[in-house]
Amino acid sequence: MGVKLKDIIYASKIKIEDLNGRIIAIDAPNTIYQFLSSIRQKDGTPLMDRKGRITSHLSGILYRTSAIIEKGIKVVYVFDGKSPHLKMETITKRKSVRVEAEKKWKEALREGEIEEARKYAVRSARISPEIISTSKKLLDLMGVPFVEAPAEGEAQASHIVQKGDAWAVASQDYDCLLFGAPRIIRNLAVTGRAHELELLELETILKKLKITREQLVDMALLIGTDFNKGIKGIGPKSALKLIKEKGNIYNVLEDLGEELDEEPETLREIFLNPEVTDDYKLSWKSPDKEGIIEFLCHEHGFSEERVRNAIKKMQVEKSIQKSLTDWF
DNA sequence: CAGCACGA
DNA sequence: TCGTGCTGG
Repeated sequence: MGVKLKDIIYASKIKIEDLNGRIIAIDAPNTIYQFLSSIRQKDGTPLMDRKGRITSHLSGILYRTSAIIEKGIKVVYVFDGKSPHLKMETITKRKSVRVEAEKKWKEALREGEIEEARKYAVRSARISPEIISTSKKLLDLMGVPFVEAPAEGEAQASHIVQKGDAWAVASQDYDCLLFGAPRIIRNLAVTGRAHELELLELETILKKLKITREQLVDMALLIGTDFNKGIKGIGPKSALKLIKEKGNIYNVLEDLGEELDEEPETLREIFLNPEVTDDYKLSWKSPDKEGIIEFLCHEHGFSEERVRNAIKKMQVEKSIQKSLTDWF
């Protein structure tokens, strides 16, 4: 879920065309999770192949990525490595929420309550190792690079943008701001039916709030993150007020007579000095057309016509260049 | 979520 | 040509 900063964060609306020619680092777990939650039937059943293996993520990755590429945008997917120990509590909690949701989903299905069923199905979505490995396999076949983070994917994606190897991170979460990503794109989609694309710029946000990145991290720790609980009753607005008044989290905690469940300095380090790597290279290849057909259509039962159309979109850049060359 | 067919 | 609603796997 990430830190709840929505209420105080300034975002500007952009168009997908504004990203033409740019490189976007996609927060892979975040995006795959959304595909798994939303690409479902009305009763919440995910897309599955003949053998009952989930394919929602493959559908999402193929169609969205090809549509993005068609817009002249280059993408790199960034996956998680090991989770920091302090995240264990969050992970355990999420698991129990999923298990509970799955029970209620099955229950609603038995009762024939379709809408209720879907609601719980969405909450039961889980990224299994198979989902990760099949996602990576598809990206390889598509010629789209991916980076495996040593730890948090969001930290690595933010690092890639900070280095200038990508223009922005695409994620729904605000955590990348804490990790120092200069730009975040929210709602990255091509046929934006529900939400418009949002651009979050770290510098602009800090200027507007009149705080430093360190203070933003301190605010997040008061509100609560994936790595700590935060102080009960403190949301984004009071966190901002308190940090601006007192300057840093130590003064705020002293003033309130409260403590965090971990040393603030340990928690700060997770965001301000995260474990990342420079050991990656980004190269885009042309899609392995027959490989994709074999994998998606023969192995997982996708429609060959639809898949071929998607592959065509990925080759559009070349065909435009080619036709221009032919013309001149 | 995105593709696609269909109707305004 | 665009919006809407069903289907995909």
